[in-house]
Amino acid sequence: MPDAGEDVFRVLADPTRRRILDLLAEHEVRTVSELAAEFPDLVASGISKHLMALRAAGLVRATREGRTQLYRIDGDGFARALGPWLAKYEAYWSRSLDTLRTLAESPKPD
Amino acid sequence: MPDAGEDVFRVLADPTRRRILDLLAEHEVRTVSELAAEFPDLVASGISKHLMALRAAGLVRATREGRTQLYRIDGDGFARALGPWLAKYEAYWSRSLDTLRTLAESPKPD
DNA sequence: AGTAAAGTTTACTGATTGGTAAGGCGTTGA
DNA sequence: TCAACGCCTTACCAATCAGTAAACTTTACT
Repeated sequence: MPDAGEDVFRVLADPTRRRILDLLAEHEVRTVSELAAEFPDLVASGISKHLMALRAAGLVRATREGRTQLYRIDGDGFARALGPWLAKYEAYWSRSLDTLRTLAESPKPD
Repeated sequence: MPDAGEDVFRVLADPTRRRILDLLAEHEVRTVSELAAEFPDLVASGISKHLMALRAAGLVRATREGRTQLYRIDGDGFARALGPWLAKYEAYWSRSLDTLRTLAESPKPD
């Protein structure tokens, strides 16, 4: 049974894609070049493919601005893609989410 | 070190593993045979490998009961593995989590 | 026009990995 | 002790996938 769009978890499985999401969460809006600059070991087309995957999963959306694409996190798509699954397992992670948010700095981030 | 998890998202990327989690969320405790019975197209050792992956990610834990292994969801491990990431993106999915829980099963037009 | 910049698409390749089959290990019961 | 059971491990194969390079598209600049 297909959930919303692509397989979100498969898309999230890649560290580079998660890092892209991190950058978008930090900066709200980034161009492809700006994102690509954060990955010196990767070639631009690779980033593009990752962005396509994130877009297909509904996690980000892009708007043209001249010849640049402005990427940002798609809040609605994010919730649509992850919400049902998160709701199903809410009992398992919500009970310690508060605790985790407080000590979110001490363990090494993802 | 008792690592706080393999790459959780990579583990969650597989539909079979997510289905196993679903079954454990439903039944609380299941043996390997019971789980394997839900996957007629898969061979038992395949299920075992999936369970190992879920265990390495900290999402499930197993206890021996005679010669059978009783698997269940590891609530703490679940929260440890997903909590930080969820906290980081809470703003994006929490705002519509309530709405989504109500229409969690409604079809999604493309 | 001509050219460069910003991204995307395509074709290809090496590394992961999900799957199977076979064998191993510990446990139960005859 | 021996055999069957329940599960895990290993070795291997086919499919997937992340990465690259090169060609292509669209917009901007001169």
